[in-house]
Amino acid sequence: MQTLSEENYLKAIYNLDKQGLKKITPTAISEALNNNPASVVDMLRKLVEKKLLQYEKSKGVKLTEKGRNIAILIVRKHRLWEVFLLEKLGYGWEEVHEMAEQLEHVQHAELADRLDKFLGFPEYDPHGDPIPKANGETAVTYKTVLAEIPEGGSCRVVAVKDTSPAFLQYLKKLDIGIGTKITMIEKIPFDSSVIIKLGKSNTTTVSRVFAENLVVHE
Amino acid sequence: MQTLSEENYLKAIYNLDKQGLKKITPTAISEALNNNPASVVDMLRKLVEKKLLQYEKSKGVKLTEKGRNIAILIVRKHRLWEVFLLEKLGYGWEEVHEMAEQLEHVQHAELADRLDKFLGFPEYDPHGDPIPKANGETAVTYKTVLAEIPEGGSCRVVAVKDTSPAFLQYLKKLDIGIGTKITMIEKIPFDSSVIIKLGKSNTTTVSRVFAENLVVHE
DNA sequence: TATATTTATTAGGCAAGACTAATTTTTCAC
DNA sequence: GTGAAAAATTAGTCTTGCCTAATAAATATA
Repeated sequence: MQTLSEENYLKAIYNLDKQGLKKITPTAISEALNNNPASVVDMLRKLVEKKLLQYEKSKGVKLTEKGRNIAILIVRKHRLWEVFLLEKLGYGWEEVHEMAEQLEHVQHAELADRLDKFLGFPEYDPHGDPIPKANGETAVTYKTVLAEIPEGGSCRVVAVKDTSPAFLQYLKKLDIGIGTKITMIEKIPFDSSVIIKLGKSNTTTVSRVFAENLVVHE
Repeated sequence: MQTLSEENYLKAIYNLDKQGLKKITPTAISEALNNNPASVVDMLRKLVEKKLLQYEKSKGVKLTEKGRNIAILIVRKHRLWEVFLLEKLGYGWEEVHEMAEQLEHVQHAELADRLDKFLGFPEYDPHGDPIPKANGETAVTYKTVLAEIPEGGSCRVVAVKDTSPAFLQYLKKLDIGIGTKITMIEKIPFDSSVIIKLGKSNTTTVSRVFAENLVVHE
């Protein structure tokens, strides 16, 4: 069992690793957690003792199998709760993150799996980040944006980049939500506007700015 | 804002008060929280400073308006989360409590109200305890048991007392769940068995033990 | 290579929240 | 009303997780 603080360290280290940082240093961790490097050194010692990570000054920090599994579970819970808050409780994109930071620490053996099932096994969270599966596998991060879909290609909305009310309202008006299928009909060279088809309904034209703020997949 | 520990004290004090304890003492609180009276005295000092409660040795502990509101919100969240875990995630009666102990501390202004709405404004939690409303009103605790319903009377299942798999399985077999309407047809004097009607379907006979373990309302 | 700068680590402290071991107050029984 | 028991309080510690300041080590730069 880990404390809340330990869990936050493991998650931060996991995320730094996922971000492709080749060497994870105390300073990098302290920046991620917004605390003091001296505190990080303390905690690293503790986590090494608990066999949740390894630390060599030359190689930086590496999570052990055990440490990584815990981190993955936290990330899994975080993203599942985000989906829950957005889809079931109707929260907005920006509000879900801080609540998920709290919910991710709720402990119970089956919690993640039951939540996953209840939500219909979603693949991405509302920010377009992939939700790790029960076995720990994490899908490739698709951060493809509508603007990148070739003419004739189709995709599904997985998230938005811009979360301003203006954009979200516009999406609502166009009846675009998470999961909406979009087919790229034509790209206008002049201003990079794109003509798209939503599901089986009519085609619409949206601007380049719009097309770059819609995260899609497939 | 309160710490997790402060919230647990407020909740414990609120519950002791609801249980009808006329004078709430440090010892009573320490028993409820399973900790040391000395720790309680420390914390009471802190909570008095924060104006969340008053403490006079002669009168015991009293929550202030502010303290009570916080306590009620925690209880509200606790019971709503219990309903969520049971109804949406399919957890069993006994499993939900400890998870709700964690979930009740998740903070966000609208959380309780959104959850309440999502769950359809339930009145009772799976243990038959009333869920405080958004305005802080708490329904009367109905702990009426099926056996107490007079002949001809009808009621709805709000909870079970016995949570053994055997009982729960039997309930399933009879197709009785939370919300099931039951009409009392007849009480057999010989062994206190009761003949009941479930919704609009046939009548069934259940034992006295059964009838004393089903918490109902109305 | 020697120096300057950045990074890591150690040492010493602090606040929260708990504990144990006195000590003081209250309460109860006689 | 007095002594015994129970309850409340105080004093002093401990652990966790953080902090600052000082020192040591590594890296970068002239």
